[in-house]
Amino acid sequence: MPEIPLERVDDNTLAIPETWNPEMKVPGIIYANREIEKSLVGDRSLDQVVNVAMLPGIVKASMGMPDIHWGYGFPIGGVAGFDLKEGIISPGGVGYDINCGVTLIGTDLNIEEIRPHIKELLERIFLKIPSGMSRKASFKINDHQMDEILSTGLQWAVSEGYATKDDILHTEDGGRMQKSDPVNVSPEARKRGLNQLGTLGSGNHFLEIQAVEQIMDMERGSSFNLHEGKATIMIHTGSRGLGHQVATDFVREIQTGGEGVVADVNDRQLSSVYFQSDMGQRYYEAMNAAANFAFVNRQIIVSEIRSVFGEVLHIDPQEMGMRIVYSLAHNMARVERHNVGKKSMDLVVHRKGATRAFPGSKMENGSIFRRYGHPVIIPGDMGTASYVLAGTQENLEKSFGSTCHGAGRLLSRKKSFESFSSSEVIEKMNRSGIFIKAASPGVVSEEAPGSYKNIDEVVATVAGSGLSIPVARLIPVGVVKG
DNA sequence: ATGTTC
Repeated sequence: MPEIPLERVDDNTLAIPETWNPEMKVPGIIYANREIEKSLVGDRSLDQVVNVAMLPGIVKASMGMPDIHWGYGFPIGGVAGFDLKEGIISPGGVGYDINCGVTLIGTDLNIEEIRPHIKELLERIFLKIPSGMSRKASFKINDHQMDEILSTGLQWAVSEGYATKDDILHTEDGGRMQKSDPVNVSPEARKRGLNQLGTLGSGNHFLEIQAVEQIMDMERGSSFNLHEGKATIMIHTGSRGLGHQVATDFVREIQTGGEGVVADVNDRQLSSVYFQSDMGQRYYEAMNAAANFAFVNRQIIVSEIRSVFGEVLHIDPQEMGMRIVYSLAHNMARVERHNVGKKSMDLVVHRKGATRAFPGSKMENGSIFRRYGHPVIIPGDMGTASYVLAGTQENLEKSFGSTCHGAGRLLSRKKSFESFSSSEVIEKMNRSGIFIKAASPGVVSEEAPGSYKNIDEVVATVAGSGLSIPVARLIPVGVVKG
């Protein structure tokens, strides 16, 4: 099998020509500078970019962001838009962790005020916010509450006192996907979610206390309420067992076949279903319901963080200036209108391990982000840095207003586990002034900074290609890992 | 990512 050709288009862009395979309906475009390109040669995620380019209704290109790596069916770090009328929706194009995403909380606290309390903060957070596989929440919701959460997302959180109106304004889609229907979420999926609200999960999920190390764009930085030397808190988690079960249910149903199912795809894991079919709509409504659950999950953690910081630092939470900078999803399929060539089209845009990064022009009237677009939160590895970016006009034309979602794995979990000793990783982090509280030594090895691509190169690529504008670099000070 | 192999 000959190697997939990667043609360099410019310093930050590679292309897999449509002519490479007669079944490709569009080319593959991968955003990568020469440094990132080294991690791509021979990588299986390139085959996945090609496979996605063959799916019905795909327009423009099958795209990969610089943090691309192999995933279930679609690559992680992938973006693909399908014609609303003639195209598909695919659980593999969203990911098993529906609405996996990030919330960044800004504060008025100087990082130096926090440092003396960092260990106590991590201990308290670890106690109050369950983390790790199968850890249960301290409270359990009932079936009626579950219906409300799945239908209304953060609206439920506001009515219960877990969120403010300001939180909703700073959350993507207002923390509520409208086209959601709990009826399409299986009893099994609901059951798994009943005691998981306010839990972090495991793997790459984390909670970090960070310092704003550098502001690269002063205007955008201050409009996002980010200032050098201040503390931020970043939360990375998703829809937990509930979303996982929704994905499992629909992957299974689609693979069983039936009306609307796309047959003859190159990879069984690419199983997809026409968006307009009954099954396609049921998945869409269940996915949105799981997304609402994830918005609430992250919000409950925000609410816990407010109280933990107040208790440990003995400061009234009101006086810490704790406000959500932005909360967003990086595993979602959404209906959006975009230009494709000279046409304006309604698309089902799949972003799997990719972040929506709309510029001000794409924010609806009345949005508080009309000037610069919304903050784009990019978590890096736990020993290096995370970023806040902003969208551009150019990315609307290039990538449906999308950018990367993180550093992207370089080594598999297994390989990392075998390569890094947890005690060495922890020592090295401590020497750089980063404290860590982890549910297990295993997760420390698997998440070792050396397992990831260089976040600075990933961001340099999305900046250089015009997909986003770097606004702030955040460095970790305290890390909680599930 | 995940009651980490239905």
